[in-house]
Amino acid sequence: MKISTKGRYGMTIMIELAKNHGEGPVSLKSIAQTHNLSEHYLEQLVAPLRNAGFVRSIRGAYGGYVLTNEPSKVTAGDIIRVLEGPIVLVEGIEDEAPAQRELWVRIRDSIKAVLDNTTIEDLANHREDTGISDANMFYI
Amino acid sequence: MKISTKGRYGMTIMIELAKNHGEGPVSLKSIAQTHNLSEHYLEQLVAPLRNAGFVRSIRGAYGGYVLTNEPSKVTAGDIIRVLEGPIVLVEGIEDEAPAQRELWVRIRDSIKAVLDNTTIEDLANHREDTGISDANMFYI
DNA sequence: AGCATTTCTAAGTATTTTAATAGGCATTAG
DNA sequence: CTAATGCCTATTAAAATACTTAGAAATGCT
Repeated sequence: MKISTKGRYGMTIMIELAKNHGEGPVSLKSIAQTHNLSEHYLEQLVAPLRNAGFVRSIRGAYGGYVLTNEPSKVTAGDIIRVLEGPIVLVEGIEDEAPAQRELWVRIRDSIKAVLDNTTIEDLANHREDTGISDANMFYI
Repeated sequence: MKISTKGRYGMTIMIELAKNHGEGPVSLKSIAQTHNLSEHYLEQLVAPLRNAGFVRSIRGAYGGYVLTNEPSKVTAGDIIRVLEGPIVLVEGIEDEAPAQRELWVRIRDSIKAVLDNTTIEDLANHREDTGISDANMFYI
């Protein structure tokens, strides 16, 4: 159970755009360089975001991407759903025993709550934290 | 972002054992038949559960598996972690920008809370629900 | 003792997903 | 005109998933 690079790099793009909101377009090249990612790969990820209307592109030299909407109006869920597809925690959940279904529903609801209540403005404004040092802290 | 059949079928096994707790061993064959799954595949999934000490096996005719501990002492997290591996929501999270890390941490915490607060006793005792008909309800 | 039942172990395989890479066309600022 | 950028399509290597196949080992029942 993982979030793939699609969702992750997509979030990276959107947070960068949120940070530069109102200050002109940001190129994928600059984002790729800052985060040490493949520009070509980011192109593929930004396409669904554009098709979904979350970003607008400005072509040509000194072009790039800008957010269509205010960062406070865009949730992490909007982005993750577009990039990871409509998230099915469990394939064929309707065939499962009600006992088990209960668990998936609980997990689904908790993830949903986080995704829909976290905006990219929240994330873009996030201050440096104290630095979590324990590697195990990243495991569920 | 999905829970694979490993975690799902593993939960199926454990809930069945919880339902039959104190009433002798349950064979994988019976579980496979009840839930229309491959017995051979279940064998592979039950091995890690045995190695982790969550179930005890009784070999030979009329054998099967029994829970090692009380169903109220076994959480969904115990099972999912053994079968899906220690869950890393995001690979290399420590390399990510703090802004983004914040999101993964929030999601991780919410999933963790559900997994660690749901026991297989809870699930085994779950009563038939009213039946959710909307297929979209299963998407996050 | 012998047989059916069941666990245990290892190997193989088709399919899908992931995470890119490659190559090139289209558009636009300076 | 040219460099910088977005846009589009195809290909691919590696890994994960979801099994299947084959058979050995243990045990209860008759």
